[in-house]
Amino acid sequence: MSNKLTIQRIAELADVSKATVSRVLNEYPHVRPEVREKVQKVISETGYQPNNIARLLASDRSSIIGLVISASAQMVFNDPYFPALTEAISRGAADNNLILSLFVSYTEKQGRDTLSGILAAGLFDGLIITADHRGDAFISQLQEAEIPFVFIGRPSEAEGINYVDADNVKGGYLAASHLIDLGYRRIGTIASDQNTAGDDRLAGYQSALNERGIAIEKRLIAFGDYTLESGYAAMKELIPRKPEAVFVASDTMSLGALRALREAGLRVSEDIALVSHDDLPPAIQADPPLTTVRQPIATTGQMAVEKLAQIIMTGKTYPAQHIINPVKLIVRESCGAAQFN
Amino acid sequence: MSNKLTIQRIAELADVSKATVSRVLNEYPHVRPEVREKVQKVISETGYQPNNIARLLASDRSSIIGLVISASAQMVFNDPYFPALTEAISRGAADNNLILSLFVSYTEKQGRDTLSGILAAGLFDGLIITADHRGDAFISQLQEAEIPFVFIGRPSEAEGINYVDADNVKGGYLAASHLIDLGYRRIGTIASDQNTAGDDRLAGYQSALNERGIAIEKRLIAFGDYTLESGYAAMKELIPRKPEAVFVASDTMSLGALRALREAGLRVSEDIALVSHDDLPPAIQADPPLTTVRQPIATTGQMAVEKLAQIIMTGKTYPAQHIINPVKLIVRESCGAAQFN
DNA sequence: CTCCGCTTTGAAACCGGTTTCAAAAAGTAT
DNA sequence: ATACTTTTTGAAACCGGTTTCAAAGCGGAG
Repeated sequence: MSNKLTIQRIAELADVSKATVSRVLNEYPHVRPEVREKVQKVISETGYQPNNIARLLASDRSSIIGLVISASAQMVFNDPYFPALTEAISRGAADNNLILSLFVSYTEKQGRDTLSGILAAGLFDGLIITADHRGDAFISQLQEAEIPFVFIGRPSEAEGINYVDADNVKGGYLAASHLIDLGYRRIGTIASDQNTAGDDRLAGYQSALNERGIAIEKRLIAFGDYTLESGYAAMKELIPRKPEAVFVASDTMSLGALRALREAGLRVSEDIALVSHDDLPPAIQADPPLTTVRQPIATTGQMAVEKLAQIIMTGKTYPAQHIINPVKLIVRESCGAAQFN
Repeated sequence: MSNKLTIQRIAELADVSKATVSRVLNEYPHVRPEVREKVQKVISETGYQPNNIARLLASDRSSIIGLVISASAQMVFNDPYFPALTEAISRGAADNNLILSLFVSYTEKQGRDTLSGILAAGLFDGLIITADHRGDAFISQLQEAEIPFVFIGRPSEAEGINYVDADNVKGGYLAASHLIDLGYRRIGTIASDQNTAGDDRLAGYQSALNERGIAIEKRLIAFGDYTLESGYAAMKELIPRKPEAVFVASDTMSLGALRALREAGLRVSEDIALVSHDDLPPAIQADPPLTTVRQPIATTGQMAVEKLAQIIMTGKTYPAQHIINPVKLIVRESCGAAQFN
């Protein structure tokens, strides 16, 4: 039954012109109700489905969007963040009747090539780009190509760019404030300078300490790259400096940090408190379960798709919108809150 | 710079016909070398890129393939297997100059709808389908649509179907044999009946026991669904039955199993041995690091794309090929091998 | 009954390529 | 030089839709 039903054939069967069938298909006005019905009947009886390719050649719209993930292989593999995000975007695309294409690149050069290919293909109605510091390099290329795009995560040059992000500053602030509230004063952090999310979380941490009159000790700030291993290394660096508590900027790094603490014979919660960030599955699966800042990844993905869809439909990129999703502290056991009960 | 360049324009600039430009673009024969060069010069000077949409309308080929993941949300979210696979396929697609589109569905109905949409769109040159028992329902639909497709994982009805899989029987066999070699006799397993991979791993486990004359005790076989929670529950069920060793059919379930053992106060390796399956990041990150059967996910993904590309190119679906990738036992600490040194 | 304006409709152009086919050019054998 | 192949080339058809535009149909006003 892979029969060649074309709009022409439908037109003949319904005894109207191609143009009229097209009008019915696209729910355009100026078709008499009875004619519309007649055509629709033929369509449903034959099970006709218009050929998308032809449709988009003629209409210059593909309903395909691309998701460009550019991050180190380490991150994409090991951090559940990207899978969760991808999944959310995939769902959002389906909800908006868009087809999602996926591009993963590991190096800046690879990313550039990928992007060139994408743009050259001229196949996509729009793009969603995940922002790390490398992603920024794409912006001018994207703007030149005049293709609608939305960033996930704030790019370092955010002027005039549409993006969706979590409230990372607030995240760092909530985490640190919580630790201060619990009575800790020597509070370290494992931050990251891989992207603006890391910068922001660190800034939030610092502002919380400032607000409460706690001096910021550079020696209590270590950096990782969102991998478990880097969390492990960073915590090893921190342990000799004897922090009472640590804010770790991602759950995956927390897993590494936990291991370092375990090896050092330190009991999490009793000997040292830990607050994490993200609230991905590992947070609850960890031992002890992590007190962590929940980041609404699903919402972020959905909103990115919706914003993109909106830009595509309206053609309006400006004014650029910055959508910041709220975060929330989830108290579990790693912060030692329990022992104060 | 938002290109107004068409093949027509290039033809004019090079002073030849559209047809000749098309021949040059597609590296077809029957163009004099000098003419070819002249056209190529114009192309590179202008930076012309052919419009893919038009190209594919005319040639009936899109270079887009779809990846259909149908699994419970639990699995897609929490098991690194799918991210790893997706990543590998994405890479394979890029290597083969194919664009990859991603579809995730959680229920059978959703999957059906998704697939109908995909097939109706008529946009895809081929599909890669991940097989769980639900995926099987798609097969007839796919065959009717006459679209090239390759399964990842053996579908229950594999007759005439192209698929790529890991040698799961061998995986179960290696794991159980290793435990037997170490001297254990009361060997349980946490299996899964979610897909044929689970069936096969269980079969391998059973054949190893049979081969060594060890009776199979039904009470030592528990089932999970590849989630951490199900691994936890299954191990809780097994503990009272006092197995000396357990083969857990996935790393994610092993994580749950480890937790159950920890809560029961049992030391892994000393009090009870554990061999896992997959060798995903959690295996090495677990405490203790897991002895596990390595499954070549990257290779599997790549081969699936290659097989699909080949079917698309040649148009030959038959004879159906069953590609079984080898697995390998990775000995770490959870199996207690260390204590025998 | 005629005129005017609005809605409905179909023919044809168009999107930007590929492919077919016949003519032109080049090559080869006689 | 002629006849016959083979290669190279361009004009035109085609892929299957959308969109434009002018003509046809219709209702209400004069």
